[in-house]
Amino acid sequence: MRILVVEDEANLREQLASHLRGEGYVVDVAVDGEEGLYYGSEYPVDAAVIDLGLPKIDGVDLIKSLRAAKHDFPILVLTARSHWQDKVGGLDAGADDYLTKPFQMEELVARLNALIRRSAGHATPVIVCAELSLDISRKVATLHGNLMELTAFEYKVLEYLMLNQERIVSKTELTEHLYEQDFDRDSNVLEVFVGRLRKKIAPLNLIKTVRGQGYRFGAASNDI
Amino acid sequence: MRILVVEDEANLREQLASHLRGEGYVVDVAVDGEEGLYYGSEYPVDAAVIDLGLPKIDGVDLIKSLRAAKHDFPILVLTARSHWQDKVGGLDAGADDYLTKPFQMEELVARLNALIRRSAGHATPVIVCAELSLDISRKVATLHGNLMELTAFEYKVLEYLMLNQERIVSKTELTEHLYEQDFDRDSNVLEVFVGRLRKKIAPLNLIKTVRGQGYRFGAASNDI
DNA sequence: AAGCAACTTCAAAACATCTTTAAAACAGCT
DNA sequence: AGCTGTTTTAAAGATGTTTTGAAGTTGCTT
Repeated sequence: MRILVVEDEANLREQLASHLRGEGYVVDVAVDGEEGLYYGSEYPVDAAVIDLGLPKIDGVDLIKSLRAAKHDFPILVLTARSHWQDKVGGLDAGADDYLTKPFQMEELVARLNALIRRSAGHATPVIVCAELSLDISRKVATLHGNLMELTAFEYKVLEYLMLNQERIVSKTELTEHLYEQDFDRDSNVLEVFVGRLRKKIAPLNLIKTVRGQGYRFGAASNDI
Repeated sequence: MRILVVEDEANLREQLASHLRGEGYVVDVAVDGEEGLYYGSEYPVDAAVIDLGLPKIDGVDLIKSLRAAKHDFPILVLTARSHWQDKVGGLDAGADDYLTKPFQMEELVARLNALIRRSAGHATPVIVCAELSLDISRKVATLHGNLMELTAFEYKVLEYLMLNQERIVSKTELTEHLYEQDFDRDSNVLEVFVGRLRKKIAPLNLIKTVRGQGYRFGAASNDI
């Protein structure tokens, strides 16, 4: 999953980026509102963390611009405790959740997770499809009730497919959301991972390939 | 374990901090309620000791703010004997225990210990897992009924893992709770300690490593 | 059947974790 | 304070796992 972090203070920015990367996210970092607007428009981010006190373009204006440009990824705003009233402006501008500084990283990660999940249209943290279920908050999958042994990347691919089930997801889309942007575009890693996932969830045939377009996850027997 | 001490009187504050450090705790010190709220939100503290008579933000208000911000670590309040009625306000605000000044440091340590243990979900001071048991109040571990020879740090790591058994504990979490905050983030000390612990409790395989995530203590055979 | 897209397999590269060692820091003693 | 034994830490190399690149195979589609 791809997260945009917009934070002017270098210290917190680095902390956010490194912690989120540690959690397995792909992270784009912007130091001000202008850069934030650029990245938010250019890359397919899944969620954004935006500090409200920003130079050049204010956090609230950044959010308004992003929403005006029809970017509807979830936004979590950060506010200083002394300016807690700002959160209202942020939420009014189109943010989805807020956190007052200081905060703990686990809290931020938990909220981001929930935002991403809900924006994909899932109310609960457990997605079930046939005998396979995925617990987004715990980052584990169970098959027939038994925990699956998935590597970090296998999990990420499965999560993306299940969050977007019944929809065709192209290989390009997968790479954009799961890899940093300098990824070799004609690698076949994803095919390898899809192959491994299929083997692990066999005999269930939940990952269908739509030739020339991508993959579609789901139990539906006939094509869409 | 990480303790937050909020006390305005310099003398008592220093005494508390140095005594708790001597007991092996990591200690954050705040001189008033404002600082207390900041540290309580910023750092993953395991328990707090809060004096009720504080400048800026009153002790009771500090507790209310912490609880309002969903911080649920146990809180022990200190009250002057002449104001012993204050304890009611503290407990009502969300504190878990109280001590009237003056008090014995041993008493404070014993109560803190009990609070931390109970907040981790253990009603009794002895945690048993297979042939290994840990006596939190006496700070000793026994293996097959024999006392284990653990160094101070080996004990701390084992205690943290056992208090949080069956849950994945990341190396970051361990360092945050067992070291002062300026700890070198890419040191491998914890791996060394885990290795030593494993050797000492062999052949029991109670400390499992979850690649990319951390360690999980417990007897469960299959993953959580 | 040719051409292309996707699949499979395998081994190399990258990475995380573990082990070992020795130096540094510390605690207890005189 | 200085010595001594212990504990903690840093560093480097070994091990094991995951991810990636590459080559060959399969199988759809025209």
